[in-house]
Amino acid sequence: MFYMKELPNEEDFRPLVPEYSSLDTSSVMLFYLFLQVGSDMLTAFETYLADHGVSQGRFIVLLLLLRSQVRNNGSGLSPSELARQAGVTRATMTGLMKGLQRDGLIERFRHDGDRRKIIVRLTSKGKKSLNSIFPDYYSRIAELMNDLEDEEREKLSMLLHKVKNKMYSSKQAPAAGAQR
Amino acid sequence: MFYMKELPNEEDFRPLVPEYSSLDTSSVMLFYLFLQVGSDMLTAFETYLADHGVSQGRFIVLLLLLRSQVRNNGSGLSPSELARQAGVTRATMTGLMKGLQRDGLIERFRHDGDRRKIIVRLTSKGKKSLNSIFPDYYSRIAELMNDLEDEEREKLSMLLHKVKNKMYSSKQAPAAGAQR
DNA sequence: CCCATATAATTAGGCCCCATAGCATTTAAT
DNA sequence: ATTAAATGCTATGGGGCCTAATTATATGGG
Repeated sequence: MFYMKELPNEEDFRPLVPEYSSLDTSSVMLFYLFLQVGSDMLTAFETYLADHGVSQGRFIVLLLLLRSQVRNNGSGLSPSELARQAGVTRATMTGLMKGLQRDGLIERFRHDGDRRKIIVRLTSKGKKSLNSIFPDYYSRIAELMNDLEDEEREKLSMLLHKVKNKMYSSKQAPAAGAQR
Repeated sequence: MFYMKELPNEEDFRPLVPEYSSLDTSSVMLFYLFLQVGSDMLTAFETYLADHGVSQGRFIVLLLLLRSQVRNNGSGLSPSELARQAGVTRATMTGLMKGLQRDGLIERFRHDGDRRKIIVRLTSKGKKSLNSIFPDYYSRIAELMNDLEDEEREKLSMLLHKVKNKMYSSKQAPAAGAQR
């Protein structure tokens, strides 16, 4: 998380400006605001998910499995593939799956063709879990964005993409999370 | 973090739309995009900070101490106050300070008036550490926002505030991180 | 003046997420 | 056949957080 409840204001930066030539106050304030809103959003949804017995990490895995099911008619995914799509290492994925399997939300099967592989699938309990989460989850998200007009949503999306592209192309500040 | 390398597209949601009346595809896609960009930004800066020997959490503490120094002429802050400003529990703050003190970046003194209290201050090593981080840190942030015109920055800031306000006022999805 | 209550800081114990390194198994490539 | 690559797993460790309990210290009402 980011956390810093009171964001710094322009005055806080003023004494630093003469000292650091690279300091662009408006950039930094925007950056902090961005991170704060993102963190708070994430924390809020993490709290919500925790009430339903899943962590963010686990929720992502469930989402990925559901998506694969919808896309490929329930063929399931391998742990490697899940790790790749989630942007974590295979070892981390093993840990996540361990918990999910213990709680009965996923199942693991041997792959027929390639015996190194495992096939992971949602159990019916896993699907039920998602089903119990979704309605309220989606409704909260819709509520959150409710004050934005269609035009504003497009603008926001465009601006986010602009920052995103900058991040991925920059050699200065490579996004580690995006390059794994 | 958020991670989900490939964001879902409109097609992924299509089969869910008839099932969940609360699902507003454009909201959810915007939400995910937001979290993805925020997470990647955070991860990138976390990586950068780690190269300088501090974690996000520690960096925030150092920033708060520096700010207090600039604002109040070096009077320092108590752990409670730091915890409040950082949005974590006092116990968590104790842990953060433990590491920071071990590495010589902060000092702890007894408060004269109230002997329950501790006063935390940056050491000169702590200041030096920040000084070594800042130039490149600020320059990366400036670089990141470089593609945004002044007008776009204002727009983005406005939109972020809009979402932020919605979050804090909503009873549906309270931002736990913002209410500690 | 004393006690109940509140506040401050810390410790202990625990969970989750995540990473690296190393290993066994299996498959693929030359 | 031998080497290289991929897959999944375990072990180990760190960071960040939390709750609950503990120890000081302060404060206000009776």
